Amino acid sequence: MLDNKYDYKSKEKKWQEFWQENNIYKFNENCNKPVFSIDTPPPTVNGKIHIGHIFSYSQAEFIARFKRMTGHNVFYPFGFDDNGLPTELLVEKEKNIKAYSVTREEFRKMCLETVDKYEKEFKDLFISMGSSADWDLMYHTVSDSCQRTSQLSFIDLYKKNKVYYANAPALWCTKCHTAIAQSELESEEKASTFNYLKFFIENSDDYVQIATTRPELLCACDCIFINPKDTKNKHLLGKKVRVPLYDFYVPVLEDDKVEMDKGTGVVMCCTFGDQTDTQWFKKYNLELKIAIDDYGYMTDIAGKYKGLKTKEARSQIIEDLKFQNLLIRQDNITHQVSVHERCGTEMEIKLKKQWFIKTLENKQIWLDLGNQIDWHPSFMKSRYVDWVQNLMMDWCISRQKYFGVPFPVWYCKDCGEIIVADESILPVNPLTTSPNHPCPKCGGTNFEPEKDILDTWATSSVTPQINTRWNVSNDFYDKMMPMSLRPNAHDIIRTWDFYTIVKSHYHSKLIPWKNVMISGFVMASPKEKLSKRKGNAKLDPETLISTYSADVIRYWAATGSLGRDIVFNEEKFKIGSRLINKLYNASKFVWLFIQDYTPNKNTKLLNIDKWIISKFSSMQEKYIKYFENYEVGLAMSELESFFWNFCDNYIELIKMRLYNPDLFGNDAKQSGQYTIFYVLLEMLKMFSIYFPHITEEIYQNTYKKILGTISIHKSEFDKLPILEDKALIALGDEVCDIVSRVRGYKTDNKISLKTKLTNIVISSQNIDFIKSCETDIKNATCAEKIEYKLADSTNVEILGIAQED
RNA sequence: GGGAGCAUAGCUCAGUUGGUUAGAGCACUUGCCUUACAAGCAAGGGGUCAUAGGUUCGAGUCCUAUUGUUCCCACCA
Repeated sequence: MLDNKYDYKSKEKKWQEFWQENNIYKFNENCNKPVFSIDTPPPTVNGKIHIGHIFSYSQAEFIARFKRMTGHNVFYPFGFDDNGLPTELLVEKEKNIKAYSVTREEFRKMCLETVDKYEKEFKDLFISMGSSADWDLMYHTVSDSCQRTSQLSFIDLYKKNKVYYANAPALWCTKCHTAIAQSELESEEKASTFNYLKFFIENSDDYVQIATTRPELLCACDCIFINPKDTKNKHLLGKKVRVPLYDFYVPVLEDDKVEMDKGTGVVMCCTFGDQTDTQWFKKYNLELKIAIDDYGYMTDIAGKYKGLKTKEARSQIIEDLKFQNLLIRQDNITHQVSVHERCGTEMEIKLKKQWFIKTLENKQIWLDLGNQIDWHPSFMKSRYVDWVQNLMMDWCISRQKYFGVPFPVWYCKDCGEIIVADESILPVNPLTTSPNHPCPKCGGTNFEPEKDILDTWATSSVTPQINTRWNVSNDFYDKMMPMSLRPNAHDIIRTWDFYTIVKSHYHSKLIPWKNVMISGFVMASPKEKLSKRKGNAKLDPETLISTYSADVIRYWAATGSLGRDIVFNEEKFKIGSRLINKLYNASKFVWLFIQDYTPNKNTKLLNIDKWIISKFSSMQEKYIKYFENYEVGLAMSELESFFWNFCDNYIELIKMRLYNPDLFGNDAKQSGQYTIFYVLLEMLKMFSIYFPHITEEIYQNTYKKILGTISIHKSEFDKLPILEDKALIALGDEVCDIVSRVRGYKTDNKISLKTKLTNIVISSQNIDFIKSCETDIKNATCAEKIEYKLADSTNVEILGIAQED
């Protein structure tokens, strides 16, 4: 029997342990049910799990449970992304050190300790949320097996000529001192000044005005450009101009990339101020002049400004320009600046040897592959399409960092040949291991190891390959690819989704998954993201779980529409708590009447019982349809409103029949018993997706002894015998309307609902059906006598009220 | 500058391919301890569906424009 009150604090933990011990969610490799596989996002180990993670992961978890309940063999692994820059930054902060201040090995040890600690916390948290992931399938990206897969992926691309090593302009973060990829940039609005400078024309007292926000790059100026259509400045072509302060001369060239209405219509080209500069650098074979070093300080060519930070140099240069009367005017502006997403530092461009994966040459393929995947919601595909269309650079995967997957690469010291490791020795760290053969080109045996590590996305982009055992068990890989579903939030479409599509195509010419499910963000207020920096992320999951229970948090995670951001609102937790409480009480009530009941499928049903079953079937159909479109929230609200109707109308109508079979007959009782038995059972299964704990508690103490299945989470949805019947639904709804009118009469007249009515008259078009429910109507309204009138519209007249005692 | 989402009751949101009088929950008002549940039940008030046109017998729903708002991308001369 069920306890009088549900104590979530003890019960949730109890059932979590029960599921683990009994392998309730374990993937069964030898099962002929259709497989549904989920490429779960491995959370980045860079801090605590916040409520936004819980929101997003819960939505995917609902899908896993739904698929199990609808006959699928669910493959639901979980992983952690614990290598690369984000983890390094966490460790540096937590240990209060800099990675370069200790040896690589020491640092690596600290990283491993830290990620171990965090991963344990992460896993416990997801378990305490009732996650149904199969923890036997857990992976973490810094493990040997993941490193092997990641290095194999690199080698496969190398052999297929999809990755190249080149001295090419790459985005550079001076704070993290590493190359980064385009996808790691963020825009930030910054205040700046537009400085109008005098560039004197050679052998002339005349000058040309050039506006720039970055005067500190004057020393790296190669030339100035005008637009070929610019008649006003045409006369400058072929001449040279003097760079202010530095007094060297640069040529005037023309290029149609110059926008005549921007600034003065004349632009200086430096190596490198922006992306356009890199294009001109290549196109006109300009000289490389490096003004800023790897750490963001001015170099030798900056002359007296050498050693200053770029911003300090800028303000001093502006002062000097003013002093020398070379500054015409300054306009204050705000503009969007690209910064590194991890640290907010303004991006620079550096020319260095780096490894790149080819993405630009296959834009059309990426778009075609995007079209082969179903995006939920569909409009989120446009984020992917926009990203692919706007790609400017190949994917730079070299990181000048310490903790991550090493490149399986050496360079021959004698001839410079690139040596890629044999697959047999993977995973390999080239810093500690040498190639197992001499240089194939010159036979040399002296090697320079590649010190850089791979971009963390280079590894996380092979999670489908990790999950489906690519090059470990190729049978399994062939069977499981493409995976069924990739769930993630919209911020990583351009990274995780895009890169994974690129890799799967290059490796196997496959899309990685058939569906992508995109969840929204949790906002602190309509305009404010939850963020640790702003201190509004104090709603930590552990506190919420102990205050409200995991089931209630899951309820909250199910509110809202797929893909849309939601504003954190504690009201939802209260509503969820009420719903769960009601579900428990309703189950207790139902089981007052079915504990000694043996289900009999041949029970003859009364009309009102048929009505609620039909209404149930109609709701179930919508619920399933919503789930098939990944609309977990809309599915729940269908179920939720049906459930309240079931409690407040149906149970109220029939409860007297159940209490008093001596008055209303055993058949009437059995019809009710049959109905509540099956409708509650199916509702519990449907609720179990959102509330795995309380539904298990109810199931274990009630249905289990009859049905036998070890856990409610091992059951599947069943259809009830009466499918949706719109006419029947309308008739039953009319009965509810009649009862509601009588209740309204009592409320208006301020009398108790249990006050007896001596006589009421019901007008309706459907007298026959209503008469067939007379017993239930009398019980719900406390009417002693009912008269009927055939009429076009429904109405109830109250003719007599019994005197109260 | 390009793209996407959103705009429905005080608040949070439903509203399927156009089809009677636009729904729910919260909040609010009133009443009720009813043999599951007062963490409950019942009833009620509250909306020119952002604005302006258009298509249609009929528009919250479709089309066009506008406004507001959020997000993504580009813009760093």
